[in-house]
Amino acid sequence: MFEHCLYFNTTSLARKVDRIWTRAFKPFGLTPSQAFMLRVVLAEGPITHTHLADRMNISKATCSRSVDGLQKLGLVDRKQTSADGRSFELVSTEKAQALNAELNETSAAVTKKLKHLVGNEAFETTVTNIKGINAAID
Amino acid sequence: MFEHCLYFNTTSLARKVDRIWTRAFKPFGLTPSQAFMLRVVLAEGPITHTHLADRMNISKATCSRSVDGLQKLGLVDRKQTSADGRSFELVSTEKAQALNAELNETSAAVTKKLKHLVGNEAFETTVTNIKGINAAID
DNA sequence: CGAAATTAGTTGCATAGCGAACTAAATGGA
DNA sequence: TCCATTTAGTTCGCTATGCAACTAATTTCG
Repeated sequence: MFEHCLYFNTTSLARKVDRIWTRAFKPFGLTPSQAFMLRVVLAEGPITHTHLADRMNISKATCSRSVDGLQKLGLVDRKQTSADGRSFELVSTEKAQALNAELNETSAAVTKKLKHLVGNEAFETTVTNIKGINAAID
Repeated sequence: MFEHCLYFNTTSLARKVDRIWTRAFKPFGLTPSQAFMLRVVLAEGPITHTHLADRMNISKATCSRSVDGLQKLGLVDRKQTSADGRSFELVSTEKAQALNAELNETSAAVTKKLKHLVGNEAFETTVTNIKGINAAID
Protein backbone atom coordinates (compact mmCIF):
# COMPACT_ATOMS: atom_id res chain seq x y z
CA MET A 1 0.00 0.00 0.00
CA PHE A 2 2.79 2.46 0.80
CA GLU A 3 5.32 1.15 -1.67
CA HIS A 4 5.59 4.49 -3.42
CA CYS A 5 5.06 6.76 -0.45
CA LEU A 6 7.87 9.19 0.32
CA TYR A 7 6.78 9.67 3.92
CA PHE A 8 6.50 6.00 4.70
CA ASN A 9 9.78 4.95 3.16
CA THR A 10 11.82 7.94 4.29
CA THR A 11 10.74 7.88 7.93
CA SER A 12 11.24 4.13 8.01
CA LEU A 13 14.77 4.45 6.67
CA ALA A 14 15.48 7.29 9.08
CA ARG A 15 14.51 5.09 12.03
CA LYS A 16 16.70 2.32 10.71
CA VAL A 17 19.81 4.44 10.19
CA ASP A 18 19.24 6.14 13.52
CA ARG A 19 19.34 2.77 15.27
CA ILE A 20 22.52 1.83 13.41
CA TRP A 21 24.36 5.07 14.20
CA THR A 22 23.08 4.92 17.78
CA ARG A 23 24.99 1.69 18.31
CA ALA A 24 28.05 3.15 16.59
CA PHE A 25 28.27 6.26 18.78
CA LYS A 26 27.28 4.53 22.01
CA PRO A 27 30.93 4.01 23.05
CA PHE A 28 31.35 7.80 23.02
CA GLY A 29 28.33 8.27 25.26
CA LEU A 30 26.73 10.26 22.45
CA THR A 31 23.50 9.88 20.51
CA PRO A 32 23.81 10.22 16.73
CA SER A 33 22.00 13.53 16.94
CA GLN A 34 24.51 14.85 19.46
CA ALA A 35 27.44 13.38 17.58
CA PHE A 36 26.46 14.98 14.27
CA MET A 37 25.73 18.32 15.85
CA LEU A 38 29.13 18.22 17.51
CA ARG A 39 30.78 17.28 14.24
CA VAL A 40 29.24 20.34 12.60
CA VAL A 41 30.56 22.58 15.37
CA LEU A 42 33.98 20.93 15.13
CA ALA A 43 34.12 21.29 11.36
CA GLU A 44 32.38 24.61 10.86
CA GLY A 45 32.42 26.43 14.20
CA PRO A 46 32.35 28.96 15.65
CA ILE A 47 28.72 29.02 14.59
CA THR A 48 25.56 30.62 15.95
CA HIS A 49 22.48 28.69 17.07
CA THR A 50 20.54 29.99 14.10
CA HIS A 51 23.11 28.85 11.57
CA LEU A 52 23.52 25.50 13.26
CA ALA A 53 19.75 24.94 13.24
CA ASP A 54 19.65 25.79 9.54
CA ARG A 55 22.60 23.54 8.78
CA MET A 56 20.99 20.57 10.53
CA ASN A 57 17.45 21.36 9.41
CA ILE A 58 16.07 21.42 12.95
CA SER A 59 14.07 24.09 14.74
CA LYS A 60 15.86 26.61 16.90
CA ALA A 61 14.06 25.12 19.91
CA THR A 62 15.58 21.72 19.28
CA CYS A 63 18.93 23.29 18.57
CA SER A 64 18.89 25.21 21.82
CA ARG A 65 18.16 22.14 23.87
CA SER A 66 20.64 19.95 22.05
CA VAL A 67 23.34 22.51 22.69
CA ASP A 68 22.39 22.43 26.39
CA GLY A 69 23.17 18.73 26.31
CA LEU A 70 26.52 19.08 24.57
CA GLN A 71 27.47 21.89 26.91
CA LYS A 72 26.59 19.75 29.93
CA LEU A 73 28.89 17.08 28.51
CA GLY A 74 31.67 19.66 28.28
CA LEU A 75 31.91 19.40 24.49
CA VAL A 76 30.81 22.87 23.38
CA ASP A 77 30.76 26.34 24.88
CA ARG A 78 28.50 29.29 24.23
CA LYS A 79 30.64 32.38 23.66
CA GLN A 80 28.93 35.75 23.76
CA THR A 81 29.70 37.69 20.60
CA SER A 82 30.61 41.30 21.00
CA ALA A 83 28.75 42.20 17.82
CA ASP A 84 25.22 41.14 18.76
CA GLY A 85 23.99 40.92 22.32
CA ARG A 86 21.30 38.41 21.42
CA SER A 87 23.41 35.67 19.93
CA PHE A 88 26.11 33.23 20.92
CA GLU A 89 28.83 31.58 18.97
CA LEU A 90 29.17 27.88 19.65
CA VAL A 91 32.72 26.65 19.94
CA SER A 92 34.07 23.16 20.51
CA THR A 93 36.10 22.45 23.64
CA GLU A 94 39.48 20.73 23.72
CA LYS A 95 37.76 17.63 24.97
CA ALA A 96 35.62 17.64 21.83
CA GLN A 97 38.58 18.32 19.56
CA ALA A 98 40.28 15.27 20.98
CA LEU A 99 37.34 13.16 19.81
CA ASN A 100 37.12 14.64 16.33
CA ALA A 101 39.14 12.13 14.35
CA GLU A 102 37.61 9.15 16.07
CA LEU A 103 34.08 10.41 15.49
CA ASN A 104 34.79 10.83 11.81
CA GLU A 105 36.35 7.39 11.57
CA THR A 106 33.42 5.78 13.36
CA SER A 107 30.92 7.29 10.98
CA ALA A 108 33.06 6.37 7.99
CA ALA A 109 33.23 2.77 9.19
CA VAL A 110 29.44 2.56 9.43
CA THR A 111 29.13 4.02 5.96
CA LYS A 112 31.59 1.53 4.58
CA LYS A 113 29.67 -1.38 6.06
CA LEU A 114 26.37 -0.11 4.67
CA LYS A 115 27.87 0.50 1.25
CA HIS A 116 28.95 -3.10 1.26
CA LEU A 117 25.41 -4.25 2.07
CA VAL A 118 23.67 -1.96 -0.37
CA GLY A 119 26.18 -1.82 -3.16
CA ASN A 120 28.47 1.11 -3.72
CA GLU A 121 26.73 2.63 -6.67
CA ALA A 122 23.19 2.23 -5.37
CA PHE A 123 24.28 3.79 -2.09
CA GLU A 124 25.89 6.83 -3.69
CA THR A 125 23.05 7.35 -6.12
CA THR A 126 20.42 7.16 -3.45
CA VAL A 127 22.14 9.57 -1.08
CA THR A 128 22.56 12.01 -3.94
CA ASN A 129 18.87 11.67 -4.81
CA ILE A 130 17.80 12.15 -1.20
CA LYS A 131 19.95 15.25 -1.06
CA GLY A 132 18.25 16.44 -4.23
CA ILE A 133 14.77 16.04 -2.80
CA ASN A 134 15.90 17.77 0.35
CA ALA A 135 16.96 20.72 -1.73
CA ALA A 136 13.89 20.74 -3.95
CA ILE A 137 11.13 20.73 -1.37
CA ASP A 138 9.96 23.17 1.29
CA MET B 1 31.01 17.92 5.04
CA PHE B 2 28.01 15.60 5.18
CA GLU B 3 27.13 15.77 1.51
CA HIS B 4 27.46 12.03 1.07
CA CYS B 5 26.27 10.93 4.49
CA LEU B 6 23.25 8.64 4.55
CA TYR B 7 22.40 9.50 8.16
CA PHE B 8 22.59 13.23 7.70
CA ASN B 9 20.57 13.39 4.50
CA THR B 10 17.99 10.79 5.44
CA THR B 11 17.17 12.16 8.88
CA SER B 12 17.03 15.66 7.44
CA LEU B 13 14.58 14.59 4.75
CA ALA B 14 12.54 12.66 7.31
CA ARG B 15 12.13 15.78 9.43
CA LYS B 16 11.13 17.76 6.39
CA VAL B 17 8.49 15.32 5.15
CA ASP B 18 7.22 14.88 8.68
CA ARG B 19 6.60 18.63 8.91
CA ILE B 20 4.83 18.60 5.56
CA TRP B 21 2.53 15.67 6.39
CA THR B 22 1.93 17.13 9.85
CA ARG B 23 0.32 20.15 8.26
CA ALA B 24 -1.65 17.95 5.88
CA PHE B 25 -3.19 15.75 8.57
CA LYS B 26 -3.75 18.54 11.07
CA PRO B 27 -7.39 19.06 9.95
CA PHE B 28 -8.08 15.45 11.00
CA GLY B 29 -6.59 16.02 14.44
CA LEU B 30 -3.99 13.37 13.61
CA THR B 31 -0.22 13.35 13.49
CA PRO B 32 1.32 11.75 10.41
CA SER B 33 2.49 8.89 12.57
CA GLN B 34 -1.04 8.25 13.82
CA ALA B 35 -2.55 8.72 10.38
CA PHE B 36 -0.22 6.22 8.71
CA MET B 37 -0.65 3.68 11.45
CA LEU B 38 -4.41 4.02 11.12
CA ARG B 39 -4.17 3.66 7.37
CA VAL B 40 -2.31 0.38 7.80
CA VAL B 41 -5.02 -0.91 10.14
CA LEU B 42 -7.71 0.25 7.74
CA ALA B 43 -6.04 -1.34 4.75
CA GLU B 44 -4.58 -4.48 6.29
CA GLY B 45 -6.42 -5.06 9.57
CA PRO B 46 -7.29 -6.96 11.63
CA ILE B 47 -3.62 -7.05 12.54
CA THR B 48 -1.68 -7.81 15.72
CA HIS B 49 0.63 -5.36 17.47
CA THR B 50 3.63 -7.41 16.47
CA HIS B 51 2.75 -7.40 12.79
CA LEU B 52 1.88 -3.72 12.85
CA ALA B 53 5.20 -2.88 14.48
CA ASP B 54 7.02 -4.91 11.82
CA ARG B 55 5.03 -3.31 9.03
CA MET B 56 5.85 0.19 10.24
CA ASN B 57 9.41 -0.60 11.31
CA ILE B 58 8.88 0.65 14.85
CA SER B 59 9.50 -1.04 18.17
CA LYS B 60 6.68 -2.82 19.91
CA ALA B 61 6.94 -0.27 22.71
CA THR B 62 6.22 2.57 20.31
CA CYS B 63 3.49 0.55 18.64
CA SER B 64 1.78 -0.13 21.93
CA ARG B 65 1.65 3.51 22.92
CA SER B 66 0.62 4.70 19.48
CA VAL B 67 -2.28 2.26 19.55
CA ASP B 68 -3.25 3.67 22.96
CA GLY B 69 -3.55 7.03 21.30
CA LEU B 70 -5.64 5.81 18.38
CA GLN B 71 -7.87 3.88 20.75
CA LYS B 72 -8.35 6.98 22.89
CA LEU B 73 -9.44 8.81 19.73
CA GLY B 74 -11.97 6.06 19.05
CA LEU B 75 -10.32 5.01 15.79
CA VAL B 76 -9.14 1.50 16.56
CA ASP B 77 -10.14 -1.25 18.98
CA ARG B 78 -8.13 -4.05 20.54
CA LYS B 79 -10.03 -7.31 20.08
CA GLN B 80 -8.89 -10.30 22.09
CA THR B 81 -8.25 -13.24 19.81
CA SER B 82 -9.61 -16.57 20.91
CA ALA B 83 -6.53 -18.33 19.56
CA ASP B 84 -3.83 -16.71 21.69
CA GLY B 85 -4.45 -15.20 25.10
CA ARG B 86 -1.43 -12.93 24.81
CA SER B 87 -2.25 -11.07 21.65
CA PHE B 88 -4.83 -8.66 20.35
CA GLU B 89 -6.10 -7.99 16.89
CA LEU B 90 -6.34 -4.33 16.05
CA VAL B 91 -9.47 -3.38 14.14
CA SER B 92 -10.60 -0.04 12.77
CA THR B 93 -13.81 1.52 14.08
CA GLU B 94 -16.64 2.84 11.94
CA LYS B 95 -15.47 6.33 12.75
CA ALA B 96 -12.09 5.44 11.24
CA GLN B 97 -13.61 3.78 8.20
CA ALA B 98 -15.52 6.97 7.51
CA LEU B 99 -12.19 8.81 7.29
CA ASN B 100 -10.46 6.26 5.09
CA ALA B 101 -11.03 7.78 1.67
CA GLU B 102 -10.25 11.30 2.81
CA LEU B 103 -7.01 10.24 4.48
CA ASN B 104 -5.88 8.54 1.30
CA GLU B 105 -6.81 11.55 -0.80
CA THR B 106 -4.99 13.93 1.54
CA SER B 107 -1.80 11.94 1.34
CA ALA B 108 -2.13 11.59 -2.43
CA ALA B 109 -2.53 15.35 -2.74
CA VAL B 110 0.67 15.97 -0.78
CA THR B 111 2.49 13.47 -2.94
CA LYS B 112 1.24 15.13 -6.08
CA LYS B 113 2.45 18.52 -4.92
CA LEU B 114 5.88 17.16 -4.02
CA LYS B 115 6.17 15.31 -7.31
CA HIS B 116 5.56 18.60 -9.02
CA LEU B 117 8.34 20.27 -7.03
CA VAL B 118 10.84 17.46 -7.41
CA GLY B 119 9.98 16.17 -10.83
CA ASN B 120 8.00 13.02 -11.40
CA GLU B 121 10.80 10.76 -12.45
CA ALA B 122 13.29 11.89 -9.82
CA PHE B 123 10.62 11.42 -7.18
CA GLU B 124 9.72 7.89 -8.23
CA THR B 125 13.33 6.85 -8.66
CA THR B 126 14.34 8.16 -5.27
CA VAL B 127 11.48 6.53 -3.39
CA THR B 128 12.28 3.26 -5.08
CA ASN B 129 15.94 3.62 -4.12
CA ILE B 130 15.07 4.45 -0.52
CA LYS B 131 12.85 1.40 -0.41
CA GLY B 132 15.75 -0.61 -1.76
CA ILE B 133 18.14 0.55 0.96
CA ASN B 134 15.46 -0.12 3.54
CA ALA B 135 15.30 -3.69 2.32
CA ALA B 136 19.04 -4.16 2.02
CA ILE B 137 20.20 -3.06 5.43
CA ASP B 138 19.70 -4.39 8.94
C1' DC C 1 14.82 60.25 18.52
C1' DG C 2 11.44 56.71 19.71
C1' DA C 3 7.83 53.39 18.74
C1' DA C 4 7.05 49.30 15.87
C1' DA C 5 8.79 45.41 13.78
C1' DT C 6 12.19 41.97 13.45
C1' DT C 7 15.52 38.68 15.13
C1' DA C 8 18.10 35.34 18.54
C1' DG C 9 17.42 32.39 21.79
C1' DT C 10 14.75 29.90 25.60
C1' DT C 11 10.93 27.53 27.72
C1' DG C 12 6.37 24.97 28.05
C1' DC C 13 3.83 21.42 26.39
C1' DA C 14 2.98 17.90 23.32
C1' DT C 15 4.13 13.45 20.36
C1' DA C 16 7.47 9.77 18.51
C1' DG C 17 10.83 6.83 19.27
C1' DC C 18 14.13 3.28 21.56
C1' DG C 19 16.08 -0.25 24.81
C1' DA C 20 15.48 -2.60 29.00
C1' DA C 21 12.86 -4.61 32.38
C1' DC C 22 8.66 -6.45 33.31
C1' DT C 23 4.02 -9.67 33.22
C1' DA C 24 1.41 -13.14 31.35
C1' DA C 25 0.52 -16.69 28.10
C1' DA C 26 2.10 -20.38 25.12
C1' DT C 27 5.38 -23.84 23.75
C1' DG C 28 8.82 -27.49 24.15
C1' DG C 29 11.20 -31.02 26.01
C1' DA C 30 12.87 -34.36 29.59
C1' DT D 1 3.40 -33.52 33.82
C1' DC D 2 6.20 -29.55 34.88
C1' DC D 3 9.92 -26.52 34.42
C1' DA D 4 12.59 -23.72 31.06
C1' DT D 5 12.24 -21.03 27.14
C1' DT D 6 10.01 -18.21 23.99
C1' DT D 7 6.62 -14.86 22.60
C1' DA D 8 3.06 -10.78 22.96
C1' DG D 9 2.37 -6.87 24.92
C1' DT D 10 3.05 -3.05 28.46
C1' DT D 11 5.58 0.21 31.26
C1' DC D 12 9.70 3.04 32.56
C1' DG D 13 13.07 6.38 31.71
C1' DC D 14 15.28 8.71 28.39
C1' DT D 15 16.32 11.72 23.92
C1' DA D 16 14.65 14.20 19.70
C1' DT D 17 11.49 17.00 17.70
C1' DG D 18 8.03 20.80 16.69
C1' DC D 19 4.92 24.77 17.50
C1' DA D 20 3.61 28.50 20.22
C1' DA D 21 4.49 31.82 23.47
C1' DC D 22 7.83 34.30 25.66
C1' DT D 23 12.15 37.72 26.70
C1' DA D 24 15.60 40.57 25.27
C1' DA D 25 18.34 42.87 21.85
C1' DT D 26 18.56 45.02 17.41
C1' DT D 27 16.93 47.28 13.38
C1' DT D 28 13.70 50.17 10.73
C1' DC D 29 11.49 54.13 9.70
C1' DG D 30 8.27 58.10 10.42
